[in-house]
Amino acid sequence: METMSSPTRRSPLALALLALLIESPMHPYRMQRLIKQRGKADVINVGQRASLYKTIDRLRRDGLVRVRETERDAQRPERTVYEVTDAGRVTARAWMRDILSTPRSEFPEFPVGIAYLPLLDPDDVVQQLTTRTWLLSERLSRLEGQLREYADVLPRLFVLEVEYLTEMTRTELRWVTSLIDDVRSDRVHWDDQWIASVLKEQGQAGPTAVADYPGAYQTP
Amino acid sequence: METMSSPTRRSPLALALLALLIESPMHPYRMQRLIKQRGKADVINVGQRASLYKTIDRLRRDGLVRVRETERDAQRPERTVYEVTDAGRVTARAWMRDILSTPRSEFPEFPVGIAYLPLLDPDDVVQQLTTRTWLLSERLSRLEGQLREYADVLPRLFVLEVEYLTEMTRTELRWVTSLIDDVRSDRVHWDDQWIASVLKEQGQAGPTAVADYPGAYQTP
DNA sequence: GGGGTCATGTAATAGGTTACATGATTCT
DNA sequence: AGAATCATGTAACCTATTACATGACCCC
Repeated sequence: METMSSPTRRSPLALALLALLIESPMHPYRMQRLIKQRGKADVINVGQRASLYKTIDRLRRDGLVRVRETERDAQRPERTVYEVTDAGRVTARAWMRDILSTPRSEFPEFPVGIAYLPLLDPDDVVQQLTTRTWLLSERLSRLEGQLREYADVLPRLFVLEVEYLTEMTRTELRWVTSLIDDVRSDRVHWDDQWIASVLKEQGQAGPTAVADYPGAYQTP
Repeated sequence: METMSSPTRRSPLALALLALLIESPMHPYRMQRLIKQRGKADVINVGQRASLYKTIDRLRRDGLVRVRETERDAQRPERTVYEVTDAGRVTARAWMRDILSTPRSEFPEFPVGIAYLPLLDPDDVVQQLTTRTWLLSERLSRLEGQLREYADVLPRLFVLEVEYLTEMTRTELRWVTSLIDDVRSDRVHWDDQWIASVLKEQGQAGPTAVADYPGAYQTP
């Protein structure tokens, strides 16, 4: 059994790499390709290879994987084949349990944008959100396409995360669409004057008073 | 106008801080409190203050905010009051436009967990996901509570991000529940033997062959 | 009057991203 | 033959997280 030093910090990529190595030993570049080929690149940050090497090195440092051999395949750059250790197997499964069981806040950007809408004029907001609906629709078609494409070839088990993304994207699209509608029709509205008036109410503030709340802004 | 050096990398926190300073000059600790008081802490990573100071310093370095004064309020530790610059206002609005208009992949952990389910036995998966449904339900109640609580006090505009989170959480809960059901009833299933057999099909692999796809794993 | 927590921040360390590098192979 | 892309990785820089500090006030 290897030195299992400090509990390795986990990340989507780290888990994916362990999972691949549990399947079979391989070299980093191959992991990258497999992730892409299998359509998991939507879900795993494997774009910049630097992270890939960084992450593997971390895993190695902490004894979750180890070098198996170093190949020199003719003209190709030298490449290092890794394999998972026992500690690695244990850790991967522990991570899985925690990830599946415990939702954590991961602070994506969009909700923050929503929280500070008044930084822009309503018209501007409508415009930007409309663009978003296009892009969301595109993504949705792509995901649905993937699902259809694989439906015949693969057990559903291997496409579950695409299903999940599809559902979530659909919900976001619906919500954004309805927000656009609300802003357009003035059911949600704001302007400089109104914001100024909200700001003036500062003074009689209790803990839940509008004053200490609203995130009121000067629209420049 | 200030030196607007390299385009500052943005983050939820950075945007929030700019937004607060646009509202009025203040010192870092106050920003933290305001974010919490206003219930935006679900959406903005303001837990460890180190990030807060780091982020402000970055903004200052890039000329988006500047020091206004340094107060020494009796016994309290010294504190620095910041204010936004013109460049900061412009940047905040540019960020907003981009955030609202362009969905990006941000690689949360859960989908990765879903992608590698076979690392655990089906029973185990059901157990973990069931725990998740409890926690999601709790979160949902909390969010709905927040919405009800503020409904009388605040314009809807100031609670939109809570609405959004509510919808997304609801969808996730629904999806997870249905997945649990599918695994329980064996509509989605796997075991060591089946996985081994999938692994053996390697060989006749085309680009879409099961072999080069499935993410097949050895369950230890 | 001792234990929390409010108030305010710094230092040290781990992690992630961007930019650079290089030879072979395949496409037009 | 030049352009793109595959294949493989390193170095430098930026960011984020964890741990440490410290004095006043407030509650029981």
